[in-house]
Amino acid sequence: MNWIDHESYMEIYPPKEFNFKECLIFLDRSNLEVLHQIKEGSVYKLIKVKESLILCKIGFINNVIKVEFPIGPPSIHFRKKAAEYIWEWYDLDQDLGAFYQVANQDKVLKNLAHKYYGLRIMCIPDLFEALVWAIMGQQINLTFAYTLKKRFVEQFGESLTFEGDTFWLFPSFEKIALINVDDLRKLQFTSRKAEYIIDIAKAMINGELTKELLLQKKDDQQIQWSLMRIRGIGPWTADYVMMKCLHYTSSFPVADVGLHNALRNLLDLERKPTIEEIEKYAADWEGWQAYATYYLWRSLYDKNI
DNA sequence: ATCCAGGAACTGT
DNA sequence: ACAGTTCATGGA
Repeated sequence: MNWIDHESYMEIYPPKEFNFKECLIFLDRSNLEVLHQIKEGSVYKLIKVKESLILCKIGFINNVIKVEFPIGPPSIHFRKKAAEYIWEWYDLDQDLGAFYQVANQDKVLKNLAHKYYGLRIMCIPDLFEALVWAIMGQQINLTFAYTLKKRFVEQFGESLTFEGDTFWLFPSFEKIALINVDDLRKLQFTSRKAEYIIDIAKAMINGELTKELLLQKKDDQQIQWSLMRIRGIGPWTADYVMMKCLHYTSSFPVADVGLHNALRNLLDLERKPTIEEIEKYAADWEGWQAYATYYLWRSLYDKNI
């Protein structure tokens, strides 16, 4: 992490290939999003370190990420944790130059890489949040997924209100481990998704399932296998979590409907491509399938193509 | 109305 | 192993 602490604010120095505005477009894709707010080019994000709530205002000036603390700066230890969170959130450890080398040789990715240069995967550093969000979104449209997330967060999450705006934290697994299926059925979760989510919360309470344990596995196959042993997690969810939480750039949610639609639009296909066809397009994406997928998702937000 | 949605488990063969 | 069915509801 490359940063400088100034006590009342922080500066984070991103790698060369970074476009804050492009990341904002992704963050701003749903007006039902409750885990951050965007105002005048800055992102407001509430995070929790130990028992402290830290409100961050994240802006971008002169190619530097500037982080301010509207409710006052926390101590240096917590500031560093906040900086680390933001570094991970924006996926700033990745060498996108390597991705662009791959993309520039590829028919499908070449234009996207140019058009969205500097876009990074907006990650979900918290494992529980990543898993729950993925499970919530299975087999429903994205708008409804956001509706479910909003209900879930506003029912079970902590919040902080500052100058009339309320900022929310994703619910903790400690809290969700104690609720029951009916609590989630009331929010229109299916019984199965409710079971999956509560079971995962319990597994995390027990310490059987942690981000650290997953990252200790010897390779990505082992991680994927560990995830897929959990009820409610299939190939798509495992890949999604590896991409958005564990920073595996080679993870590839190949069954993703958004990916299919993006390819159909981009290549002007009559129908959605089959898995086999997608694997042909992806033959040269080795190592960067997650970024390829993400850039294709991004293309779905340009209606005018 | 009708089809499909950022899938996965379950059931039957 | 593999295909078909069910979950459950909202969006377009």
